[in-house]
Amino acid sequence: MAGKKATKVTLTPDDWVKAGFRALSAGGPQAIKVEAIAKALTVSKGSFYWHFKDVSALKAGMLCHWLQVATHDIISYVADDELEPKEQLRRLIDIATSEKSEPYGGAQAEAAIRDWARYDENAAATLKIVDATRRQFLSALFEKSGVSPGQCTSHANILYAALIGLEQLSLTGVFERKNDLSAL
Amino acid sequence: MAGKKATKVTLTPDDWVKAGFRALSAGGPQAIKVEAIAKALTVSKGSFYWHFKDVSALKAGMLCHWLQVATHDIISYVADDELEPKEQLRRLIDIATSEKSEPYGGAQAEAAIRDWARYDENAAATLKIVDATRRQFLSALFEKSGVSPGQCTSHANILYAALIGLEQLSLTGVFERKNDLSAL
DNA sequence: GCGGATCAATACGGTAGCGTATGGTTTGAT
DNA sequence: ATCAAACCATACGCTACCGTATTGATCCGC
Repeated sequence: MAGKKATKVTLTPDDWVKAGFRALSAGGPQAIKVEAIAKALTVSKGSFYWHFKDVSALKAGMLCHWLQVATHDIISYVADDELEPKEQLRRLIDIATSEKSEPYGGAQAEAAIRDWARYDENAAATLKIVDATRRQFLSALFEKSGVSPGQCTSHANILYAALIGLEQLSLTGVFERKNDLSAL
Repeated sequence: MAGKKATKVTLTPDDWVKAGFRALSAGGPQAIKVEAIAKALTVSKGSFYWHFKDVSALKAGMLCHWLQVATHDIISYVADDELEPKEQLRRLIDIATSEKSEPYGGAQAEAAIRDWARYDENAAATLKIVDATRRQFLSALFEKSGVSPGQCTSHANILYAALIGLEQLSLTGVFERKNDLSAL
């Protein structure tokens, strides 16, 4: 009868990181507030300051974690050498234009981090790495698809930009992200 | 010798709106703070509360103003009936991919408002109108360019998304926005 | 030059959020 | 059972920001 791990009794730093992402997605960077997140975890801030030195530490942890899931994890999922490059591209677009749910993922979190990066050096540095990695990956994929080397970067940039733009626009509920991107 | 209008002696609500946009561009939505803006204008907050009821009023004024410049003004500049539709498109892309400087304009402000809209109902409503207007305009331009009616919306969406994505990416200094968008 | 209206400075109370301090409760090893 | 470490609650001081209240300065009609 005992559930997998009924109502956890004690928290880990990772729990706080996840909760931090939920707050970030819902309320943006300025919603990363100790007391608010503590309340969401139904504990007090006393708990937080046991696991972290301060909010900066939590933010650093969040960025570190996101750096992983936003590059390595996603790419390793798509980069299946068994698949044709073109098929990999399609798969990537599918993922990017679908609501990749909790945690960390989702257009909400992505966009919020992009916000964050505009006013925070550390977030900016992390995002820069992520963007660069993903564009490189895209470019390589285009190259493997037979696009002439001189145009791979440009193609990758445009596609990536379009994906980001769609991500942004999808948040205001303007339209669904099922648009035909095969033109690229 | 007297300069055009040396060191203005008294402030107008519009001055506060402009200053608000500078703050918004530099520090994001959460940087719209009375005391900070007042300091930037080298006055005290006492001045602010003379011209505005509260910060909400300033924000409303900012959104109202932005609604104008972000739709009407820009479109009326591009929509020159003397020009070929394709030339209008090119002109629009030029504008969108160049640093349209102060005030209100600039990728900074645009992106900041996009942030803002994610956590504020009023900003979201304004942005929705702006996005819709611009996409309609784009779609119409495609139609006049000879694109088949069924594809105009899709084309407009993709181009608009790409422009927004480039806008976002240009902020992190990843690459310049001089990419060739003629593929669309 | 007087007096009201316009505009701004200063001082105040209130709230929210951070980080600390201190004490309480649970857990596990012996 | 006991003790120490791990974990959390509560209370506190501090700062930043909001909005108000009060007073001070400046301009203009007459």
